[in-house]
Amino acid sequence: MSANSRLTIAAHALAWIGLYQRQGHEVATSEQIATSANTNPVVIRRLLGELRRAGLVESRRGVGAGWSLARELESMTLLDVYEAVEPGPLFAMHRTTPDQGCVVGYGIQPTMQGIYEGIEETLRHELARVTLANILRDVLAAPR
Amino acid sequence: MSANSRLTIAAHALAWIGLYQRQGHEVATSEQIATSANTNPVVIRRLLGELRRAGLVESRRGVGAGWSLARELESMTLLDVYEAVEPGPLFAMHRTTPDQGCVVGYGIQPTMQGIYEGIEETLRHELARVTLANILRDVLAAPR
DNA sequence: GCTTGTTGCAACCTTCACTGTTACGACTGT
DNA sequence: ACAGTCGTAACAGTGAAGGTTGCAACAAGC
Repeated sequence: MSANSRLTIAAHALAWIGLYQRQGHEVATSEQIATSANTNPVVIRRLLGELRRAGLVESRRGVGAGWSLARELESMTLLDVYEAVEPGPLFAMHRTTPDQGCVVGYGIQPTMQGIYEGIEETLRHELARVTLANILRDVLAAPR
Repeated sequence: MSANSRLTIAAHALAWIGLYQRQGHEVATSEQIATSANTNPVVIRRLLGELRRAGLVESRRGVGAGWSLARELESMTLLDVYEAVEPGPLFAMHRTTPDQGCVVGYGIQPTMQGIYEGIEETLRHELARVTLANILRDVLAAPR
């Protein structure tokens, strides 16, 4: 499983914006977030763009522009973020259709499909249990 | 999440070998399995090689060579297969270390690490509930 | 209206994992 | 000795993701 870090970076960005706003600032720039996450501002803008489409953040343009939360961190779960940035299923089927003349080739896809759906449902349930406010709290509680 | 099909193909191969053995055959060849899965025999041999390292199958060489189950399908779970063919974690951290001078950059990795570990534990629990015998039964029960 | 700082987005490169393919040596039953 | 199959290396193709550059669009302040 080629693990990707999109969910991690998205959570990082949201926690950063949330903390920055708690400190009294209106908006955060992709430049600031990119510095904290040690990556490129464009990568952050691409990710935040997906979060904006999902209604989690808003952006302003022009001078003094930047990003702000569209909802409270308390009402945002990891599942919201996951759905915003991870489109595909966790496990894939065969890349080419298996031999439909073979009993196993014929029945394997519906069987695995059913199993995978159950597992993804459990995964979503787990993700929904964690709010971004939980994450920010734990981040701030990290021992120095 | 770039979904991959390794788990699906591995389950397919095991179900195929299991059924073939139930029909009275000693060993199955990578060629036969590859035909059913509509892929290349080398791909199957590579995957089964990983399953052999995990103690799930055995292979014989020479004339009349091929693959056989090392354990009953009833005692094999999807978790066994998952661990054999999927080495890495489900979610990754940042590719480069975040800014340790930033509160969020400092605390985000241990925080996410903890969350991900809990989620993976749940995933493993779900995978362990499904045996390969369950899968073969469902495959054979697929309506024509 | 001009300047300035920031987003929005396209284009392209690099990296990486996986799949697919070819080739060939190693092994073993007949 | 032969033939069939595994074991494995080597390499190309594919696709996703991250990184980078460049520039148009936009809006606040002067």
